[in-house]
Amino acid sequence: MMTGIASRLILRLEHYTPLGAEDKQAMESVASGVKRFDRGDTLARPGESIDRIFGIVDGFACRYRLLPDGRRQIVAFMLPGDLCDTRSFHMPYRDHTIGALSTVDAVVFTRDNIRELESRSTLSRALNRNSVVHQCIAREWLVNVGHRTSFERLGHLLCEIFERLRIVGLVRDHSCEVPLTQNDLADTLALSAVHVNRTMMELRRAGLVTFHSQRLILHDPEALRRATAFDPGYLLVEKMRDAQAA
Amino acid sequence: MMTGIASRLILRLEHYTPLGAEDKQAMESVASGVKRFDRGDTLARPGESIDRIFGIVDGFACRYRLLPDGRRQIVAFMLPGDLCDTRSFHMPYRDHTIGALSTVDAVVFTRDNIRELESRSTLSRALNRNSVVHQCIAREWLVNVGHRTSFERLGHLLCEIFERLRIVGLVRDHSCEVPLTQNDLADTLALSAVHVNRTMMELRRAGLVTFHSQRLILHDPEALRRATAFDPGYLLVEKMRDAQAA
DNA sequence: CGAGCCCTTGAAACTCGTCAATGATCGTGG
DNA sequence: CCACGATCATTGACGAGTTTCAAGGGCTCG
Repeated sequence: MMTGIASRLILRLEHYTPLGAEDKQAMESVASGVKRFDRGDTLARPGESIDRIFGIVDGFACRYRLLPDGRRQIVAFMLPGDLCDTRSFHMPYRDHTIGALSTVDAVVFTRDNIRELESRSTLSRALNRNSVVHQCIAREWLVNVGHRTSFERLGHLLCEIFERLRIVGLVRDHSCEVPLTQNDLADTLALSAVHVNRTMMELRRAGLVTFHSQRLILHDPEALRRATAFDPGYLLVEKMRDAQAA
Repeated sequence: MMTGIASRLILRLEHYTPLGAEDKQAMESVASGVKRFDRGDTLARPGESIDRIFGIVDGFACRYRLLPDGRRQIVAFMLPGDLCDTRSFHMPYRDHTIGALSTVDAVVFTRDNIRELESRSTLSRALNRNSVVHQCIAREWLVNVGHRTSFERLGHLLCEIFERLRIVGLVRDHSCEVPLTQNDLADTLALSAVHVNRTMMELRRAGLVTFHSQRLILHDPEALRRATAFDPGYLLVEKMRDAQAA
């Protein structure tokens, strides 16, 4: 059942629209090879032209921008099952870096690969919705960094990660593997690593979160959601099924 | 020359790819009616299904999210010449509000309108690039809010507004009309209105910016760019022309 | 002329960043 | 097998940047 290389990507796309057997077949046949990267490796550099995009099979990657003073802002996570926005091909050059935050297994799609997939109307719809979800997440992150307290900010992000992993079957017993350092979280949330640490302990003391040796446990997901104003709606997991539309 | 309703939208799209006379004709014929909104009016509400998108002919609008405590985060500006991301049609429902920040004249495009325009390959490319630019801007905003000082943050945003207005011919003599209050800027930059005020005075005292009664003047745009680390690259104004690609 | 919105300014409180130092864990090579 | 260095988590003290509260002034519009 979960055998093919692209199975996790397929699992994800199926949350957006039901896929037929031929669609899945097309995904598998296009996703022929998996590339492995180590933590710290760069998958794509700014300035490069964009001739391929990635599907994350396993591990955590991210998009980030480096500032002149050396600090970095992570602008998006790429989690298992995530597929890059296919519209990236319309960028004349890349404006950010894609880096591996852990060991990462990624499938590479060329422009032609995607064209082929998009020729199937169902897959095309799924890919478009995938792009839209990434956009919604980006908006949510701006709200998060801009207007929430550090407590809400961190909790909210952990909820999001948890939910995104849950969708692709990587959560068991309120727990999942999250290979992020507190430094990574700091660069994401625009906080200092020290403050992420303190905030993490607040979450722990509140009995909401345990995060130790890459294992994230949400002891009471519902309570954490309430405490951090997390509404999973923006991940568009459920709503999609009802929606008609082209 | 600048007579048609859609001329400003066309001007903008031409920065992404050269348009033929027929393309422009198609834009004009589709953009038949202009709707006027007053400051404070809502153009679109969260929760609504998305059956139309807007092109801004005149005035400032924005996308924003309201938080439970009543604060708002503006997540995008819609300036004269701006066209909504056409991919919005793939969202099952809207996750944010679109509001008018000044008197706004907007053209409404239906799903069919856009399909018609996208049937022309050149226009389709221009619209895709338009979407990509909005994405780049969103990333830049996250960096701005996350990792820059208030001085850089405000200056950077003013640079962006200035540049975006320049592209559509609304800048003369280092000056343009910007109908934003300091409150609007605060909600955009995730600062308090008080601090925007103080920061604005810093910019003024530095001889870089004058902003009074909706008139923005950049006395030395180049110096302001240097001071605020503004690199207009992400607006993709120049690079687009060279790029081939589908 | 008053109401309302916007800009401005000051003072006090607080969140968060920086600096610095200590442990804990882990992989590696001697 | 242990020592070492590297990376990561943790903690305390202090200071800088920002928010909040409060109040006053200018402007426009009815």
